[in-house]
Amino acid sequence: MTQTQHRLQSTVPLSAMKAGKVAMSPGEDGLIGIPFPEHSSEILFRLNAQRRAGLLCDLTLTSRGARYPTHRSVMAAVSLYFRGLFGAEEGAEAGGEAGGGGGFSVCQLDCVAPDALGALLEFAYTATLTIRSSGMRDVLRGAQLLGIQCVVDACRDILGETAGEVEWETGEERVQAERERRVMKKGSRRKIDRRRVNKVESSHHQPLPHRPNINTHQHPSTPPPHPSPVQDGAHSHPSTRPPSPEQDEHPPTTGQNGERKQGRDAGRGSTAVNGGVHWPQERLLAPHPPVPLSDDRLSEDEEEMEGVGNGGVPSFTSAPLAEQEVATGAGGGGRKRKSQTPQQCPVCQKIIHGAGKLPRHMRTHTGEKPFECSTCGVRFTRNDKLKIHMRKHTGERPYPCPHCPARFLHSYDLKNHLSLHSGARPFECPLCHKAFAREDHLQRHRKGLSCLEVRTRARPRRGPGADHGEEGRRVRGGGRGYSPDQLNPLENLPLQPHASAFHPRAGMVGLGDGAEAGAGGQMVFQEEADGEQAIALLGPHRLPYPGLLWRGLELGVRGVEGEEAGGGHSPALQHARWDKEAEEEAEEDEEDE
DNA sequence: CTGGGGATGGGGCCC
DNA sequence: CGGGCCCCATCCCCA
Repeated sequence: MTQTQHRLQSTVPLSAMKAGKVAMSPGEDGLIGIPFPEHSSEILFRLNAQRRAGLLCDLTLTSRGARYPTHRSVMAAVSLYFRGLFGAEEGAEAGGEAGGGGGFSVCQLDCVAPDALGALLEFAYTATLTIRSSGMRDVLRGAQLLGIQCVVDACRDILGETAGEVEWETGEERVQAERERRVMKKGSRRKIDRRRVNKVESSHHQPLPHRPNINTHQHPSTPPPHPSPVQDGAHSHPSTRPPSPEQDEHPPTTGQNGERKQGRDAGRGSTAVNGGVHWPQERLLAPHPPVPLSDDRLSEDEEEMEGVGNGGVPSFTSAPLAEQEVATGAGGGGRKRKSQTPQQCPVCQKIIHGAGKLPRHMRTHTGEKPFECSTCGVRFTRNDKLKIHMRKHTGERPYPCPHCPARFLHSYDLKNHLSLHSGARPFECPLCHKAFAREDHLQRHRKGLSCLEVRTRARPRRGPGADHGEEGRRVRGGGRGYSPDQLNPLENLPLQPHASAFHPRAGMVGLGDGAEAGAGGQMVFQEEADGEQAIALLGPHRLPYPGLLWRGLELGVRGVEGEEAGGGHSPALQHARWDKEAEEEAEEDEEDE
């Protein structure tokens, strides 16, 4: 979706973007939401940077000597405890001097182990909870005290505890080890994920698109002689009062991973650096960055980890989606396999089909390129791409043209090449009727300016239901494409050139997709004069921009909803796809109207 | 502007 | 169930 968004951004005027709306249609109907998936993460990232630099910190948390400067607003956003403490929640009263007021304050939280507190803080700012197995309990406890439900849930899941069976008596190394082992089981993970999926889907929080420094670096803990005495709300808050500040001080936790969505649902669905809660296993034992972007050599295992942890994603969404489809028998008859593994990307929300494909997809967000060419050093995100790349070095060109000596690296290159031999140009511009051998060239043609000139030559169109090349016709065809049945020129064109001009249906009625002019086919391109008039009415919209915009929006919609697997690939299917898009747009427009 | 090659990302099938 | 492999769609770049 990032791609889609980029496209969208690039096609939508900045002013419109800023205004939060795009001139899709004349009135306010054109309001659309333009997502900025990375916004939330960027904000969080910067807040974290400020925290690390001690900038704008108006709250310092202390725990047994360790000090953690932070921001009230962030803490209030992530913790029920602080929310109530600072009076940031309705009905809640500001507690003590730490209250919503203003000023810098210190909150002593000796009841939360320093490392756990650090991990929770890290979580608050990075949406990633990184902890050692041995520190799980401390974190769980801290999360409970501070009212960070998503972390509580996650820790419980990992520890295999239910809400009621939290054991505060630690020391049961054996038991814990056993639990930790259990945690490693897929089942356990899946269980967690399953719950999260729904959250993810329900809450449209944008997970972190990039990896915000999830290092496990220890927080600046400068042990002051005496922890800032602060009789703040921390201790006055009844509900979150610590059971016993005596928690053993495991050196365990080092925070990190988890993603955050708001409140309760927050962390859950989000989990991830890119979305997922990191449930590292062995990795937890090592206090180094869990999934550094720079970690080039990603072993398969690591990759797996990434998928599960970093993305945690995989399981998150996969379960639910899969269950849905499987349960309902939906998912389409012959594609059981496919229905088993749809997973939602925590970053772009896109549904990724195919077993084990999410980790691969996640690398498109992280930029990781684990596969390096041993010959030239070029790196790739996928090993199959590396494999193809290697053909360059080996000289292998496995796809020979049967008609000429040409050989190709890619099967699709051969395919394209073959069309040259055959002379086939199955992709025809619905507007100017120029034919192309390649679909992408037609698309480029359609999107570009190359087809700008209005074809003054009246062309009989084919059958009525067929309508392709929406924007082409819409834009330049302008009025020519209007059909009296579909649009009332008097009402739509003059008064709302926008809507009519770019209405997906506008100008498409009666346009065929290759079908010959059939009975009932309408002459869309009317008289020159009429055409001119219509175009004049369209005014500025004759420019290519609207067409681009529409395309961008279309892409955007598709991107959001997820690409339809196996969309039409043949020219016919492509046309059908355009038709479908146009119809959908038309429906939407109708609804708006 | 078009043709062509290459790169990238997603989905399906098979192991 | 995940990974490998393949195919496809799309985009970018260059001539």
